Amino acid sequence: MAVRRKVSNMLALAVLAYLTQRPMHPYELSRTLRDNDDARSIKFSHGSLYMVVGQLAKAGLIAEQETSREGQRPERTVYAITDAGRTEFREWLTNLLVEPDHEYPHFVAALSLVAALPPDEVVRLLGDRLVRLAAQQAEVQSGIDGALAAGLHPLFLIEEQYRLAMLGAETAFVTDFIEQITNPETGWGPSWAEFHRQAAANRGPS
Amino acid sequence: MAVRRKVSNMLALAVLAYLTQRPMHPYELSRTLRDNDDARSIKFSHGSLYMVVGQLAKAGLIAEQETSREGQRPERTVYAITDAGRTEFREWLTNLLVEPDHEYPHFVAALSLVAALPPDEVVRLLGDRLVRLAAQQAEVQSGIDGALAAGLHPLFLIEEQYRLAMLGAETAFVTDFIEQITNPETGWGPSWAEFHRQAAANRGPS
DNA sequence: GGGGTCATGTAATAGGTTACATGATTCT
DNA sequence: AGAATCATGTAACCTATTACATGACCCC
Repeated sequence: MAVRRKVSNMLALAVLAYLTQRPMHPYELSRTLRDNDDARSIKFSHGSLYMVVGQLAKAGLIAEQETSREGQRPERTVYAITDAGRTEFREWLTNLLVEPDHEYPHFVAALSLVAALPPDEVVRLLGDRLVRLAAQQAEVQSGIDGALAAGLHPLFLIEEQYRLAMLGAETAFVTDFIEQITNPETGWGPSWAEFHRQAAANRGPS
Repeated sequence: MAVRRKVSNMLALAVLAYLTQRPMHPYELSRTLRDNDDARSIKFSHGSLYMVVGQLAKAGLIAEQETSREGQRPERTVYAITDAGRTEFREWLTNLLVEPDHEYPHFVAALSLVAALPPDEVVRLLGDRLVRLAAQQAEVQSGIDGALAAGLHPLFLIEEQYRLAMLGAETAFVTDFIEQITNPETGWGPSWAEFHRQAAANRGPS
């Protein structure tokens, strides 16, 4: 069921979305993306945009419409979405909304190897993380508040709400994890520390 | 503060972790990774492992220790972690635990463009997502239960607990979002649908 | 003794990021 | 008039995924 798309970069999805509204040239896309702060949700750089536009054109999802020249500026190539592109866009977006896909956040990787550090240090580090999580939440929240105050419809901030929800959940998880380690009755701290000493000993004394 | 690492692929972190225990050759690493089900947390394929090992070696974080031959099998190159590697490993893992980094999940990208679909369809799709989220939660939970029953210490399942927490939070978020759209008093449905018709009209009738 | 899968890699290709280039405006 | 920034892209370089190779063991 996990369809293999000709162009899989999320930036391509955004490009299709904007070209659905009207034809644009790459720089205009770049500008629009920046203005809408899309970089918060979709990783992109100036360079990757041209790459993606090239890929989309090759795949027939967008087509070169005209090259115009304005003043002494370099030529600009305007692209329009094709019917195939429209179809691909709807199907792709639909699919992303329906299917939760397995991803690989850095924190998950770190957690899977966390036993390599001694428990007291981990507790300290996680405490530090809690502080930063709180800071991020505050920042996202204030971004939301600002945009709402400026009159933006909350629908266009839904991805920030999602972020906020995830930050909250992670905060709860980390708090919980710390408790698991440090609980005086049932905490993993002691056995973990023991296991850790063993491993260090196996590697030979430093 | 976001340090630029010589090798940034998470797979390299896992390699360093395992080589901290003892020297191994690439295939053995590959096998160990598979046995520990690390692929659930760290994306990797046979090919990328060799690449990463090459990068680590070039960066001086691991070093070729010997090449041995056993029976008629091809030669195997055994790698050992270096002091620089040990330092890098601790520092890197530490940093990952402390700093929540801004990532780009696919669902966030989809949410940021969701206004391009009509609200009733979005409600349908999100309902579908809820079903799949529940299925994934059940699957993760049963994996955890199985491993615990087999005697694994819960510390080594912490990343699965995290996943579970995130799936739960996403479920809550999606449920909430559906409610935001469909609430008969305050729902965004009508205004969204209206806005959507406008946009479609602007593109000209199909 | 022939067909899978294990073991062990290398090479070709595609995908993405960074650096480079260059004329046009705009600001001081 | 020189400095900064906008506008517009190309090219070089890394990274990562896929495909290709090939001998050994294991099962029927």
